[in-house]
Amino acid sequence: MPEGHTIHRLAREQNRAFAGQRLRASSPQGRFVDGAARIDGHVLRSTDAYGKHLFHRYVDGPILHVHLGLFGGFSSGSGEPPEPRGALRLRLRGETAWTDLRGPTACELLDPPELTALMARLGPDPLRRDADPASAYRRIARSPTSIGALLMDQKFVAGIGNVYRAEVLFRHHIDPFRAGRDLSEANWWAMWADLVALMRFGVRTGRIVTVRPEHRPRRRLLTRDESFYVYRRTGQPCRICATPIRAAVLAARNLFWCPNCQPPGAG
DNA sequence: TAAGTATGTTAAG
DNA sequence: TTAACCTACTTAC
Repeated sequence: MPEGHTIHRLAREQNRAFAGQRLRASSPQGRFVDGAARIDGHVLRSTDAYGKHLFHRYVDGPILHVHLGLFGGFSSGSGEPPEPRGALRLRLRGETAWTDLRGPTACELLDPPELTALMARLGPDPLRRDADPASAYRRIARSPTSIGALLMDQKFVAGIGNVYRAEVLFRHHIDPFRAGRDLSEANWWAMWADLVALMRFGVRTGRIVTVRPEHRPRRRLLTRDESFYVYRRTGQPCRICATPIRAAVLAARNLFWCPNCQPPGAG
């Protein structure tokens, strides 16, 4: 269930659990045997995240790059790990903790030039302090492509996925089909600041919640539906105006929006 | 039990 | 534009 907040949260957890420790690495599934062997016995210096990409930097060792894709995920614990079962791509064991990686799109070793090249094709990440949102706006302001597609393009902004795309556009009353070049600079800066806040909340809690307190139950534990304004709410009434939420495919993914709250037009 | 769906990306056509 | 990757959860029967 990975958008950028998930990856940043993992980087923090794994830093806490493993940094400074000599790790044992294995690939019970067999698809990453050579890579695991090159990690095995090395000390993990640090982990970090950029957009949806996770990196492990090993002392006098390689850089591990993981991208979870749509299906990938980590499970973890302490003490004795469970007997490996099924397609277990990578198992890491530290002094007390262990973590298992399954189903990633990418699990590979990079050298520093390859890491530089990968980062060079990512736009600013709202979860990183070194992000430069002005550079993203310069590119958006030149593009005839819809803002709903641009937000999904990691070259423009890194770390946003299908939930944050739909929800941030709703929160700012922006029609997803409006061209990037028709998005005002004020809209962009407001949306960026909102993404920073929403995604930081996601890192802190491990969940995406975009519905403001006045539009949701007071309960602390929300259902998925209660957490969102439009995502996966096709046909249900908009929380603001009761218009049925619409869905369409944009940038190869299901897009959700309220046609009344997000009308066509400049802004 | 099977079918459908998914918070993602790349490469082939 | 489409298929492929590949796991887990939800829904239908």
